[in-house]
Amino acid sequence: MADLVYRRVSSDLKQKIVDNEFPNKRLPDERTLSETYHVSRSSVKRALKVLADDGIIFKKRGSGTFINPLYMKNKTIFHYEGSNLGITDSMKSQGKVPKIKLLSFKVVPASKEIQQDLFLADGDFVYEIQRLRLFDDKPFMIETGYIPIKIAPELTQEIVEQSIFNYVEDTINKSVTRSFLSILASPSNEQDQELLNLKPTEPVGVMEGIFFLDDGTPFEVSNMRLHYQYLRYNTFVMV
Amino acid sequence: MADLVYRRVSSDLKQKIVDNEFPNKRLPDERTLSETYHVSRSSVKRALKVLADDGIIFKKRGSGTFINPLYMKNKTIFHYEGSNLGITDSMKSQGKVPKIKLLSFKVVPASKEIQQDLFLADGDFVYEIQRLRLFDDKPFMIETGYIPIKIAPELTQEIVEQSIFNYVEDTINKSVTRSFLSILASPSNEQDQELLNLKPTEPVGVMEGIFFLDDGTPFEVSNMRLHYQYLRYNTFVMV
DNA sequence: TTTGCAAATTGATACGGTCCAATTTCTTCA
DNA sequence: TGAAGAAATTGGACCGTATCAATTTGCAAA
Repeated sequence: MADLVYRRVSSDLKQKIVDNEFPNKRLPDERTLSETYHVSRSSVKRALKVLADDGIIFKKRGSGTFINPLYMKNKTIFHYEGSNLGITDSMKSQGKVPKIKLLSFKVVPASKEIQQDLFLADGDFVYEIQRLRLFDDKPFMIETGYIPIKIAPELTQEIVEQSIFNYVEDTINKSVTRSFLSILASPSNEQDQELLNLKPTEPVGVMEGIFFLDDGTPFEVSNMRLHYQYLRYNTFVMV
Repeated sequence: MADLVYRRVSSDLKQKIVDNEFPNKRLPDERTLSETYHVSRSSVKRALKVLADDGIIFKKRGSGTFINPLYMKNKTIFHYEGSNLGITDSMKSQGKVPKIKLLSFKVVPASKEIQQDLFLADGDFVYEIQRLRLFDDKPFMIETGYIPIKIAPELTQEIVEQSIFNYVEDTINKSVTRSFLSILASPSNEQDQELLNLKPTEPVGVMEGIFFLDDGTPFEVSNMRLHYQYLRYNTFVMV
């Protein structure tokens, strides 16, 4: 990680920011940073861009580079989940116990819509995997996923009862690094109410997503219906 | 816009991609592009990074640069709203008629929570602005916003009945370029049901956000409750 | 003291080069 | 024919430089 110059600089600067070594909320100018770190100014720019993209700093041409006051005020919100792809890992990191209950697992022909999403042809088959996810024994999400059989021909019930992403990374040696997500709210249906312990007036949050391997291959299309109290999608938006 | 070299290259490449001038889903290598466009390789890299960040292409070291198959398949979903900050403008661009009905407009002391969000001190005052937004005469959103009076001391009822962001950009000459958003689902309350024409079983989508001026000053904290059929938040996530 | 312009500061854009690492393609040899 | 290794291809990282544009600062004139 830190064997890259610009990463070394950006993580060091981030640490200094956290340690409040710039009390006037202003970073040294790029040319000075270039000298003190003994790196080129291009690398400094690249390092600063990382921090700027994270919303930690912002730059004003002609004026200087400044620390986003909110970052110091409330660092916790900057740990946003916008970049968590897998569910299993993001829960484990919070010290919770994730469980999966397999609701159904079968192979079906890909529908027209799934063909388009997963870049498949007529007659291609996909796994249809419906799982209930729990979290300290409380059910919070019904997940229906479709995966082309030709990408993961070896998928078994045992694998599907655990993390599919981890299986792909460990076994096929490809990783899931991108996804396209849609987030919306929806009234709960009977299945939601039964499996997620919801009253009829209580809704679900829906996340629809297509997940890609790092080589760009669409890997899975997934529909996730979450207990409304367990979905909070945080994101930092810049124009 | 196009007077910047890297922007010229990236928008030209994007056009060529849309026009299907790379039928094998592969772009020329960086060195070749550098020659054909008569620009440096650094500029080509920068142009390609723009497209890669947009999810249009992806690069494989040692192999080449390729077009995301999904981009061609379904270009519409790539018009994601993830980067639209203001409501007024993003609706206008869709040819809809946006309207605002002012529900209440007053000055109140900032609560502890708002003090923290907006970086205020004890005793500071904020505007509390509650508005109903309509869209071709159909109400779709109840918005409650808090703005420090010291940032916009001249705010009047007339302004608040239109776009606040546009007022700020035109008058104070600062622009709102960043926001931190949380998106979640919630059962509808009585006010929601009445104003948005919802049944008790129908939920709202909630967007909570803090908006910042381009100098990093927190400008507004806003709570938006949307008719569930009108909230769909699309986003492209990379690790 | 205030106003207005010149100079210094500072980030943005762009160029071109070197070396490296992952991947593919070609060649050689068993 | 097929496997191993060499060579070419291709994107990644980094450096140093030149020029430009937005902003701030300082100084001089009113």
